[in-house]
Amino acid sequence: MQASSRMKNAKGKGAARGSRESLKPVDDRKVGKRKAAAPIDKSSKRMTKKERNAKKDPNKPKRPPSAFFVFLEEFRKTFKKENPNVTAVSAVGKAGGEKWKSMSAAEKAPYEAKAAKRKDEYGKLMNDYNRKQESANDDVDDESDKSKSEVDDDEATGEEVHDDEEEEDDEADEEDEDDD
DNA sequence: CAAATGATTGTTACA
DNA sequence: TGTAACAATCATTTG
Repeated sequence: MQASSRMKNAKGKGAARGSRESLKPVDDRKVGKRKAAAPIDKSSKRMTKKERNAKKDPNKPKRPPSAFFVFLEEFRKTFKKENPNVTAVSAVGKAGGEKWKSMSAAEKAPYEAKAAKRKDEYGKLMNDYNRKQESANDDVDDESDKSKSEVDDDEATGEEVHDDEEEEDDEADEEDEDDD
């Protein structure tokens, strides 16, 4: 029964997603195995994480967590706290997903707000990351006018200290329609 | 010993 | 437009 955990999940899940697949055909791709299901070409960088490992990009910013992930982070603690016996990532994932759908838009609002913020920072990181890539190009053939492309190193370079954003409970500008 | 997997949904980037 | 892949987490698993 060594393969009990993995194998059963792989199969069982396939059918579980059925509900969503109705809404969107995309869901048909079974999240369980989203790895190189149909590698168009090796040229495509989008491979599995390990494959990506070959190309270590320490500067490459990771994708910002979606609202669901933000909620999950908190949910994980709670879930584990009430279920100290359960520590499987899949357990929290399922439970979190279920609850997530159970939540109202208003409740997801704060999470989405945070996710939006993450996205904003992600954009900045990308700006910085792009610049690095340019620098990484040491064997440049012609960088003469290219240097002009460099933006003024104001604050976008890195340390941008804008701690004035104090949105915590202030995001309650959402129209409160009585949920049930 | 170390890397990978599994599961959730959302988001992102490319063809 | 659509699809494929990845984002965190961490016990369990495989090599």
